[in-house]
Amino acid sequence: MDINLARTFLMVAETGSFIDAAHRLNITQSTVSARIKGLEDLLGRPVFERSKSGADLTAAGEQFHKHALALVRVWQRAQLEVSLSDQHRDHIAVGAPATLWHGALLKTISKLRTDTPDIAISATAAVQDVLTQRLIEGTLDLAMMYRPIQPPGHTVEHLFDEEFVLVTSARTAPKKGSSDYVFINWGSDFQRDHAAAYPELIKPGLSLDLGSMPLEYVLANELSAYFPMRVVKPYLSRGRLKQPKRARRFVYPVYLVYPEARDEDAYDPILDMLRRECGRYATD
Amino acid sequence: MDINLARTFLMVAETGSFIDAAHRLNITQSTVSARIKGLEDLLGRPVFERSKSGADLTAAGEQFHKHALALVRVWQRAQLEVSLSDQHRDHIAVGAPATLWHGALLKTISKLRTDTPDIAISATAAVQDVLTQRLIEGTLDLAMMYRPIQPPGHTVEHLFDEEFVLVTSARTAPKKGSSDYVFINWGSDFQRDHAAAYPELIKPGLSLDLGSMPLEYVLANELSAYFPMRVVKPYLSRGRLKQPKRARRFVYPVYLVYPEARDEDAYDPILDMLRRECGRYATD
DNA sequence: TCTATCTATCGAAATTTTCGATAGTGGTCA
DNA sequence: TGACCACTATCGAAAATTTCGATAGATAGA
Repeated sequence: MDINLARTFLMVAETGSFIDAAHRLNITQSTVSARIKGLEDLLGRPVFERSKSGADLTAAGEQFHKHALALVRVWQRAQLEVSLSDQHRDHIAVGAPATLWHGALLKTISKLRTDTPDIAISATAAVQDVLTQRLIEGTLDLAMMYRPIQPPGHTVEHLFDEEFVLVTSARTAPKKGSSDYVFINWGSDFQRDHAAAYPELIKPGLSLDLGSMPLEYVLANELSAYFPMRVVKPYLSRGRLKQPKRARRFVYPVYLVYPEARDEDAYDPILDMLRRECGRYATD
Repeated sequence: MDINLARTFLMVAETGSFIDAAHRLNITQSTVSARIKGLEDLLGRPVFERSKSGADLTAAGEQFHKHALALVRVWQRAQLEVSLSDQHRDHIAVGAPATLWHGALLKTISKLRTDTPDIAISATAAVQDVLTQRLIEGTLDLAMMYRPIQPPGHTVEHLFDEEFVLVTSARTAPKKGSSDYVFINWGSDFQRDHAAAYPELIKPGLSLDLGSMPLEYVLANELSAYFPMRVVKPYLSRGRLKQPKRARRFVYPVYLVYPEARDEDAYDPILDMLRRECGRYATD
């Protein structure tokens, strides 16, 4: 797959014509035709509907359009960034799902600021797949996450187990499948197990991927949703939230993920702080 | 640029050797050598340091590594999704930076659930670049964001102007440059203007990209940071936060971004709700 | 100094891409 | 209905690129 196939595709999509695309790209119409045919062979589907009036995108073509843009963009970005690759990175980037930022991780960040004021820190809340991706590509130095797919070249270290419980702010007991249930995206493991436990809720009416926002939303709207026990415990104690009887619980181990090849002087103080802070969450 | 150059690069990076990569890829060592040389010609820099013991990534090579992964992944994803392009999408994905989820947008989501219970909604809080990217690749249907780079094929519609103000929870007035200041990532425009206004704070000790978490963090830790006035107004009224004298304010227009080619029956009710809800934020 | 092991280069062969010419298709108009 | 027009598809040839096998070059270790 050559990027030029994507560029040719995009030009035909833009002009609506093989001939016009050929003019813009300084190649012949038969070259455009051959390239689009080659692309269609690779994808296994036609991307244009040809006619006397030119070429229109098929459904597959419309689907491919964004990928073609992405391919061109990734390659352009690669060329740019490689040319700037001598720049030095002097900060540490830490990431975790929004849930895990409650408590220990944020406290550790605070302590790090105090103890090592010359190291800049950037903190990111994102979903697990994004975190894994950024670890792989090197834009994240350390992550805390639920059971990760082990990124190549990284150590995965168990910290504690996180329990997800169903809670509701409604005054009457909610029924599963009713519109007061909100699915919150706690990661792919949760999504899978949740789908297995509640097959009828595979497609809830509302799903949220909003960091810490969901708790406020659930509290304000008499909804029910799954949350980590660690987070909702104070609200349960105060009666703001209730646990419905006989709801499934999900338990997921939480891990630290960091590079095998690392500057131990920089990493070890952080890792040690996190191990200590998370000690309190150890169960049984 | 052929994806096979990226694949070859990744295999050499993984094995540390042209010969081993050749074996794994079922090509000859000279083909590997030629491909890597071709890649280096395109990038304008060497990506491997060759030696008798094999090949190690250069700084440019390390930089290129994530792009190579991205290229391979985008192409794989393209092939998969094109093959599923007949599937019907029956939900709407909405995205905004965490800040903008406060208020109107979340209320609109609630109303939508009530008015159109058969349409599934997924809501995502993410930074602007991610939102733009997802609009382009079609995994987001509608976004609310500060001044976006106009994604191709999308309409950008102005809603209201958002004012960012510096607030502090500290009892004594904070000094810029001191360790009680936290930089919160409100997007690239804010980053740029903030850097221009406070050049000495280009690299703050702590920067957060944590959705709505930062307000709680600032309140709990006697820190200062920029927030939208809309969000902090209640805290200012209650005295929980103060506005330091003579701090810069930043004002950014907020826009809706949605596809030009769209099912208006599906979109227009949502757009109208949002226009009404945001009417209250109109300034002057 | 010799050997081993790796990458780089060479020339030839194989494969792919591009071109110009022309076939094929289908819509429009008299 | 036939001619004309405008577009894409295909063909065969030429050009360009890629791959291979052989071997040169570089370097570390014994």
